[in-house]
Amino acid sequence: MKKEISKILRKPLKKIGLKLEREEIEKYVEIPPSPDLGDFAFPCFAIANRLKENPHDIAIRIREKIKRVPYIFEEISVVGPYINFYLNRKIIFYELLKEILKRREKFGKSNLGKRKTIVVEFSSPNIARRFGIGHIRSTIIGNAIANLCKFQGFTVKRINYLGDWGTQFGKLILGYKKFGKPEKFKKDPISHLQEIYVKVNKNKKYLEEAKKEFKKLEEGDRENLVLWRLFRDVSLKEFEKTYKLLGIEFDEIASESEANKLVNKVIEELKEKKIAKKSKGALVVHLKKYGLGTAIIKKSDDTTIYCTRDLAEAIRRYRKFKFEKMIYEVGQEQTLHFKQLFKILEMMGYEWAKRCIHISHGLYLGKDGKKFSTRKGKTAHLEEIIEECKKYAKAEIKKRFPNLKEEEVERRGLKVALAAIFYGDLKNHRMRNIIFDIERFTSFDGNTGPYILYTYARASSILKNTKAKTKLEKIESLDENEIQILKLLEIFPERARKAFEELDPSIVANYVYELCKKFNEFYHACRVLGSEKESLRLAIVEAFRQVTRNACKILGIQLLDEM
RNA sequence: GCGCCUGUAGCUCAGUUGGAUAGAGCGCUUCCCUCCUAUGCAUUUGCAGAGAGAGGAAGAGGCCAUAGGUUCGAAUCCUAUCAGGCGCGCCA
Repeated sequence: MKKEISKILRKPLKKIGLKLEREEIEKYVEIPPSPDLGDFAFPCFAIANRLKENPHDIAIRIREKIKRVPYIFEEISVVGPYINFYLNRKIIFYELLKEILKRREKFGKSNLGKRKTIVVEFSSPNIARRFGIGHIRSTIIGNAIANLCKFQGFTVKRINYLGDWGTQFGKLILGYKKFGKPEKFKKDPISHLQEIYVKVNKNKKYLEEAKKEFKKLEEGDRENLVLWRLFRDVSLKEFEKTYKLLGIEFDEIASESEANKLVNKVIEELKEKKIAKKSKGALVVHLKKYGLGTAIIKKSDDTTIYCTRDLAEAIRRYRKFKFEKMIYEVGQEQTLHFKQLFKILEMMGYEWAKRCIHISHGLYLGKDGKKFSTRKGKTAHLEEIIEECKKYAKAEIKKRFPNLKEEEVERRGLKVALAAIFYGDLKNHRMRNIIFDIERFTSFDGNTGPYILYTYARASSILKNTKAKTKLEKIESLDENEIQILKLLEIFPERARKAFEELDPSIVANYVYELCKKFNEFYHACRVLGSEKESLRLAIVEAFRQVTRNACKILGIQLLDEM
């Protein structure tokens, strides 16, 4: 629509002595704060500056120069310094509904990224640990970001980069040798490993020993390798279950251990290009002149470190995917690490280093506003969180459907719980710290996941209660509530695009909420079935469901036809 | 100490990239509704509908952390200060 406006304005602007590109005109176009000021507005402040003239007079002069008002607009008028555009809604919205119902799940998509690849690394848990609260955010946000890219037509490669190498495995191996109990391990391997890990961390004197175990592992010690592989295998099995539960898939499972096989070449290259230097027994890259401190490539005991592995892995990925962009969705505590990583790649002469982006996020905080503690071994784990959300959700469902079969309560409860968690996270801008309040997340009213599911189910139940097929006819009249929801439906593609540009899923999340709110107002005010305007309203309900589905698919939220 | 991120209603968060009167939700007060659920009558479509649940509307609630600046115009940009989070050489 903004395109149409720029088309209309271009000539009149030229006539009053200002040549502007269409894109620039579009940039100025905005949506007025109140509907009686029109659907779109062009403010004349900016150009008033250039023309050195009063913005109101300019607005009037431009309006006079617009000879023919195209049929999609009902009126174009001047209010103060603004030129306000009023849409011919009957025509516009008829076309809109037609488009949504025709394009279905494609509505809102673009082909911006045709034949271009974006690599998204996210989730990246550490093996031998339970899926902790820290990795949930990366998983949820990363998944949504990958979906945003896909929605714009990019080929997306989702990579889960496992933390399965490094000193911590020296700790685990040491701990297992010291305190490991095979029976306990067999019963619940991950919990046992977790227990061991905590024990080793408690005592500082174990650190040196653990480093030795890691060195042995890296040198190929049989016993240590066997243990490591065992830990890795049990972890992977656990993770698979988790991702299945969450409904999240990857194109590639990469890992630090695999990357580690490629590090020697990278180290050689760094030495050859005189980027890495010896310092205090370690091999480092000095980055102080860029304000990035020092990056360690190899420790003084000659073992590798994550920075080296990440360098090797990045190079491997570029060779394989020739990506347009690579996005790392990793917590903000690693910001410096990624800055170093990209800088070193740049110093090595890889021009694509500029196309690597680190997207970070804040932390989950407890209800008291303090960080969830991980050191004490009291981390909140994903399964526990899901279980607890499910408890709330199931109680709500049972209250409403006392006769529902237990397994159906279970199925719906899980979906509601997941929606609560996903939405509770994604509605916030990713950089914010989030207070993880399960009660708030699972509430059926307010800005929550369950509210979205509920509204969708409500819309679905209207369609369920009728045999009438939605068939669209020319629009005779429009009520305020209909206009409001249609206006929102119209801007979905725009919002999706913006969310992609800013790599910010919260834009989509808040959009869905707004849409659901408008739908509930519509539902309340406009009877659908049996009304004179049944066909139009059914089409609106159908279009609402479609757009909600499209948006929720981006967010990774699964909907329910019945709550 | 230095660097990055954040600061908007009591609480949780939006704010169209510098524009018209700063918006939602929770909680509080006052109303309204039924094409979701439960119920009764009839029993293929229907009719009624208490309490409850869910939904909607209105009201109250603000020195946009503080102080300066930039300009026609600032929650938005710049500077300083304050508060919180994260990081700053052998963890990832």
